[in-house]
This record gives sequence, structure tokens and C-alpha cells, in this order.
Amino acid sequence: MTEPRTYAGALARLRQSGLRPTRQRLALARLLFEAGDRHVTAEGLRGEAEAAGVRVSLATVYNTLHQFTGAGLLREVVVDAARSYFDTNVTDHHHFFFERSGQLQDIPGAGIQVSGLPVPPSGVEVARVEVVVRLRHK
Amino acid sequence: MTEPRTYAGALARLRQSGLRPTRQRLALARLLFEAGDRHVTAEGLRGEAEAAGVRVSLATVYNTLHQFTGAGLLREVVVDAARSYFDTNVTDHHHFFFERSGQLQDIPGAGIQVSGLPVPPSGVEVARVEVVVRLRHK
DNA sequence: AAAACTCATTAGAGTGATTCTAATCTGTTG
DNA sequence: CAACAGATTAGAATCACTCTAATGAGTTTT
Repeated sequence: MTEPRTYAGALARLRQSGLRPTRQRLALARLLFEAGDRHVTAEGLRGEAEAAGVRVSLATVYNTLHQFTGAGLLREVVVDAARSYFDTNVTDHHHFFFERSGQLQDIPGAGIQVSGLPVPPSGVEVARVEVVVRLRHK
Repeated sequence: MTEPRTYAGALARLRQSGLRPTRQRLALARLLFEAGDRHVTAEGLRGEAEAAGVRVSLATVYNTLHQFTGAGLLREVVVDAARSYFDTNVTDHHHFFFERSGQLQDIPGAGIQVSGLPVPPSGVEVARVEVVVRLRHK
């Protein structure tokens, strides 16, 4: 049973993760989780918060993104050396990356099969398999 | 017909790419291409050049890595937000990434099959499909 | 409901990788 | 070898991100 995408839902998410429901975290949680699957950058989310009339420092945005990631509410996606993206979709899936615009788009997990993976060296285990389809303008 | 991994080879590579064979570019080309498939960072390559007695500024290392990448001699691999890796293997293949150590290791292209890719949106084409298998310690 | 406690937020400084600048040097060409 | 175009360089600048240490705000206790 997943949380509803509401204020109450945001509150419950925080409580379940052992994070105090502060003004900033609630506001960021609502921006992140009430609008469906999203890919945000720290600066972008900060801008949205400002636009929504919530005063949040950039440090807090970074803290919050990392805390949410640690709690499994977000997933970090590394596709661009210039900045980090955080994905609200934490289910198994992959990404299109539009190099021109820097936009990310989900590819449903069911849509892609990766076969023939070699056995990882001993002592390590697979944390995740990430597929990025890089797109450029024709 | 690929270039031999020799001084003459490095020179020919540069010529073919329309890059002047300067001392620095030749030295970096030899470090990169005479030792088989490699994954280097700018700082790492700079260190190797110093160790080999070649004076090269960090700016030149960056310039050169990007020029080589533009010429198709290298491929940039984005797996770590902290730094960029450049891969001397420009054939079709994928990577293991050891999160603990920051090491990259090739997975031969033949070893992995990605199926079920959705058709990319109109107006764009697939530049590359990248698979990264993230590994962590057990 | 105030005190007390713990954890969160913040401004601003700090960091580390990368890029820029503008001055100097070096292949290349005539 | 003169002269030009392009390359290299030190150091400053930038950019995303992190750290610090001081202030603020949920929470729990009285």
C-alpha cells in the first residue's frame, strides 16, 4: 500500500522514514511526490520552492534530497557530469536522457530486458543495473 | 584497420584527427593508447605524465581529453558525480563500476544484450545505450 | 505551556573538479 | 627563417556541492 500523494501522505512518508516533519521537508516532499514521477535537480527544486513561497536554503535542499534518498523515497541518477538528478520513481526502471535539453524520462522497467550479464567479481554484489539511452537531435 | 599502439601509431592517430602532433598530445596519446584498454581521469593522467617526466598543465590534459573524445579516440563515461572518466575502448561495450574504489571495468559488448527498448520520441535518435552495473562490497 | 532536549535550518565560507583568460610558445607553411 | 595559426600555460574564475557553527523549531518532560 503506497502513500497517497497528499499533504497527509507527505507527512506519513516522513514519519515512516523517521524524519521530523519540518516545514521545509514537508514542502519539498509535497513538491516532489504530489505531481507524479519527477526528475529534479537541487537548483530546480529550490526554484520551485521559492516560487511556491517557501523559503528554503540550498543547503537544506541538498540535505533533504540526500535524506530522502537514504530513506528510499528518492533515487539518484548519474547521467550528466554537470549535475545530479533525483528521481521520485524508485521502482525498477531505466532512462532516456535528452542530451540537448538535459531532460530525463523514464522507460518503464518492464520495457527493457538486460541479458548476458557476466558474473560479478567475487567479494562484490550487484547494487543496481542502470540503462541510459542517450538521445540527440537528428 | 586500427592503428598500432606505438609512437608512430600515436602520431598517425593525431594526424588522422587533424590534431597537431605536439609534445604534450603525443605524450598523452602514448600513455593512453600503448597500454591496452584504460579508464582514466584527468588528474590521474596528469599524474602519469608527470611520472613519465612530461610537463603538462592540467588545462592541457582537459583540452586533450576533450579533443580526443571529439575525434572519436576516447569515450567519456559518466558514472560518478565527482569526476569524469575517459575510456580508451571506443567499441560497443558496457561497464562494471566499483562504488567503493571508484574503479571502472569493461564488460565486453557481446556479453550483454539489451532488448525491449522503446522507440525514441520523434525528432531524436539514439546516440548510445549505456549499461552500468554498480557493484558494492558484500 | 514553559523548560529542556534534540535535531533541523541557515548564511556564508570552503572544496574540488573543471573551465576560462590572456600571455607566451611552437608546429607548420611559404 | 619569417610569420601565422593554433597550442600550452599559470592562475583566476566558476559551478555544483559540502561544511561549519550559530540560530531556530519539533518534541518530550515537567
